[in-house]
Parts: sequence; structure tokens; C-alpha cells
Amino acid sequence: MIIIDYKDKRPIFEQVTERMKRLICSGALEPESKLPSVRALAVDLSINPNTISRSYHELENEGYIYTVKGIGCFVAAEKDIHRLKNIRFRDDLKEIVHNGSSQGFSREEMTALVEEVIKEVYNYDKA
Amino acid sequence: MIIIDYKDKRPIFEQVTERMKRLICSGALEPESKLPSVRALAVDLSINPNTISRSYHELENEGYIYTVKGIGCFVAAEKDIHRLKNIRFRDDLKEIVHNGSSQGFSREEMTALVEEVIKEVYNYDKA
Amino acid sequence: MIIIDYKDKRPIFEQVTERMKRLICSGALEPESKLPSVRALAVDLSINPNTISRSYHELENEGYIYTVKGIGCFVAAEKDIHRLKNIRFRDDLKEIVHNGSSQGFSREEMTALVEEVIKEVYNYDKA
Amino acid sequence: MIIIDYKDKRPIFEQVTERMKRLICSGALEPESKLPSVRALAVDLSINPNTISRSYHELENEGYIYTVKGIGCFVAAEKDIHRLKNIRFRDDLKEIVHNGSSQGFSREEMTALVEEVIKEVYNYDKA
DNA sequence: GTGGTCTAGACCACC
DNA sequence: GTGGTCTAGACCACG
Repeated sequence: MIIIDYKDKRPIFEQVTERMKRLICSGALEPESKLPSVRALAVDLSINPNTISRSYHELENEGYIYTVKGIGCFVAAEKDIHRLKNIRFRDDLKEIVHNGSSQGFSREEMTALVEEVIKEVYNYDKA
Repeated sequence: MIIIDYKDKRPIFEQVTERMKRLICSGALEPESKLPSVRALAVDLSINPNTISRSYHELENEGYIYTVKGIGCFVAAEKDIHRLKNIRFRDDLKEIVHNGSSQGFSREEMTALVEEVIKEVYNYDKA
Repeated sequence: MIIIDYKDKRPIFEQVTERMKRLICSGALEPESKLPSVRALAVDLSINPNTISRSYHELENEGYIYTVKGIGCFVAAEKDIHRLKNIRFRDDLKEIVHNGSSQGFSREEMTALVEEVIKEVYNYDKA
Repeated sequence: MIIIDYKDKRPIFEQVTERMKRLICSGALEPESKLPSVRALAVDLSINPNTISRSYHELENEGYIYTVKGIGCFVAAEKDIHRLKNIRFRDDLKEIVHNGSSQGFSREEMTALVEEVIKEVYNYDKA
């Protein structure tokens, strides 16, 4: 489920965090379901438990999961995940569009480009 | 023209590179025009010349500028810049949209969301 | 009457203790009245009897309840509860105000701030 | 400046974080001033650098300080500190007042009590 | 068994 | 020199 890329410049804990977010947002990890234990995942990925712990901490801080000491970590409730997904996606999108606008793309160009890309992505997904 | 934010997490050379790209893509630095010398810019920004040098190297590798030994660095030709801009922007956009689609946003939601964001960004920029 | 929040960082026994204190201080559990037995409450909350036992011990140590061996636990006498309430609350308040004063809040600011907060809390409670 | 209490149940990193917040809020550590380096403070307090690092991270996340890699950590700008101080203090106060209200203190009692405590604290400080 | 904390010691990128 | 990351291994509180 999670693959670590040692060639990637980003730190391991960040890769794990990012990957978990995806799994949660995509629904692969269901709301309220139990995550693998810190130690189990550490063994599974052959990395140090502290590193997993750090990822889980970050996920908790951002509201993706919650922790019950002595029991384990769990994916947050559906409504919380939904909220996070929207915020995150909008922010990403806004940044890109803003970059584009400051590079001289007019509103018309932007709209056309975006439409094209959406078409491309969704048709590719269908195929 | 270039402002360094020491509170930014990114290393300085990356901030400079990014800033230069923006200036080039937005047209603030015209195609074929001469960039300030490594030393001059270093003094101007009160940072180490090595840092500027690294940025210039990176810009050259990515095709934004070209170097003429003994003379200086120059912004690439308009057609090269244009090509870079489009490729880069499309790729960014595609990645985001793809992420969204794999997180369960339907094509309709995506279209609506994007429209909203474009409206927001361009109206903000106007104001 | 008692709700356990597993997402809460505090250990369960502490949540139970805290909750009992509130019930006692607010008068929901009357002075001299009998508390549910350790086992009954444990079953009721679906938690380990040891956890309840620990809470009851703590409440006894702090004077909120008293235990009669073989009979059960009882809420302390009204005058004891009253004394505890006042001391505890005053101490908490004093600490906060003291902190504020050492952070540079003037007496005037403090008075204004406090008034504002009281207004907010009591109006919220009414609503 | 910072004292660690090993009898305290709270983890060391939390004690350090809390202490730093106080020093910053009270003005003992001036805005924009440089904090002791992770290693230096670790030696000074005879604890592991990782522990200090964790405290600094938390302070950064909450906006009390900012980090410049390769240079050091710095207290945030005055306006940011001011904002944080207010939020933090109001929250503390609100919690206490809310507790009091749910323990049956009427608004009049509360107002009288608070006035008394403020008087006590500020006169004590003066003396 | 779970996660939380801490230590000791290592290597890295940046400046 | 600085902070950032990671490992290995230990002990603790909780349930």
C-alpha cells in the first residue's frame, strides 16, 4: 500500500504522511477504520518506528486521524475528512491558477486550458 | 525585484531560482536580455555569490537562461520561454486535476470548483 | 450522565474523575447521595472496573466523596463540597490572572477582558 | 532561565515549550531575537538535542518562533506574538469561567469573585 | 499490546 | 556552525 522512494529528496516521514493522506482522501482507508500499529507499519516498511510515529503525529495534527493511547490510531470521521479534502484541493488548485495568472495567462486562456486538461484527465480515467 | 524571505522553509537558492523563473515567465525580464552578474546580484541581495551561482546553473539546466562565458547570462529566446511556460503549467494543472479525480471529485464538481477558483483568483488579481 | 471521549488525549480514568467532579459540583449528584457501584458503572460505560476504581480513589483523596466499606461510595457533605468548589475555582482563576499580569496585561485591560469573557460565556450558556 | 522539573509528570519537551512561551509572552525574549541553538540549549539543560528540537518545532507550528535553516531560530515578530498572547489568554480565561458557570456560580458571584481576584493579584504585584 | 517519550549517536543540506 | 532527519534501543502509562 505504501512505497518509500529512497531516491526521493523528501524525508521519509513526509512521504509516508503524504501517502496516508492520499489513501484516506481516496477512501482506500475508510473513515473510523484502524490504521496499522506504529510498530507493525515500521516493520512492514523496514523503517524506524519513530519515523512512523512522526507521520502519525502530523496526520493527527492536521485532523486526518485521531489517536487513542493504548489502542491505536484511527481514520477521522467522514465529515472531517470531507472538509479536509475540499480545503486541500482548493488550496492546491488556487496556487496553480495563481501561478498561471502571474505568468501572463489571461482568464480566457486559463479557462480553455483547464477545460482541456479536465477533459483529458477524465477521459483517460474512463479509458 | 527579488525578495528573500528568511522565514520561508525553502533554501535561499531555491527561492532565488523560483523568483527568477517568475520574472522571466511574466515577461518582467525580457527574452534575450542580460541578467545581473552573479556578484552584483549577490551584493544586491546581501547573500553569498555561491548561492546565486547555483540558481543560475539551475535556470540554465532547465532552459530558462543561457550563459556566454566571459560575457554573462541571458534570458532564453521567446519561443523557448513560451514552450517552457506551457509545458510546466499544463503538467502542474494535470497533476492537481488527476489528484482530485482520484479523490472522488466528479467531473461536474471539478468543473464547478475550477470555475470558482479561477473567478476568485482573477478578481483578486484585478483588485 | 458520563460520556467518554476516546478521541480525548486524557486517559479515561481522568475523564471519569473530571466528569464526576462536575456532576458533584454542579449539584447533579446530591451531597450524601450514593454513587453507582464500581462494577455497575464499569458495565454502564463499557470500561474496565479498575479504571472506575482508580477514579473513585482519586475523588476520595481530594475529598469529593467518601467510602464506606461493604456499602459503597457517597458524595461528601454539602459544606465540604462547597469549600472545595470555592478553593479550587479561586486558585484556577488566580493563576490565570497572575499569568496575564506577568505577560503585561494592565489592570484595566484585564478587567475589560474578563468582563467581555463573562458576558460571552453566560450569554452562550443562556442561549 | 529554563528549569526542568523531573518530578513533573509532563514530558520534558512540553515543559520546555511551555517555559519558552512564557518567556516570549512576557517579553523576556524579545521579538526577532535569536534563541539559543538546539545543541547549546541541550547542553545547558543536560538533555538530548532531539528533545529541544521537538520543543522548537512545536513553538514554530504555533507561531511563536520561526526557523532559518543553517542560521538558527528566532522569536516571531511583535504583532504575531501579540495576537497569540491575546488568543491564548482569552481561551484560558474562558475555560475557567465556563467551568465556574457549570459548577453553579451565578453571573453576579462570578463577577464579584473575579474582581476580588484581580484586586488581589495586582495589589500583590505592586507590593 | 498500544502509543508517548527520551537518549545517544549518526549523516545531511545549507550558509 | 545551524537545524533536519533517521536509527536503534530503552522505559513508561494505559487498558
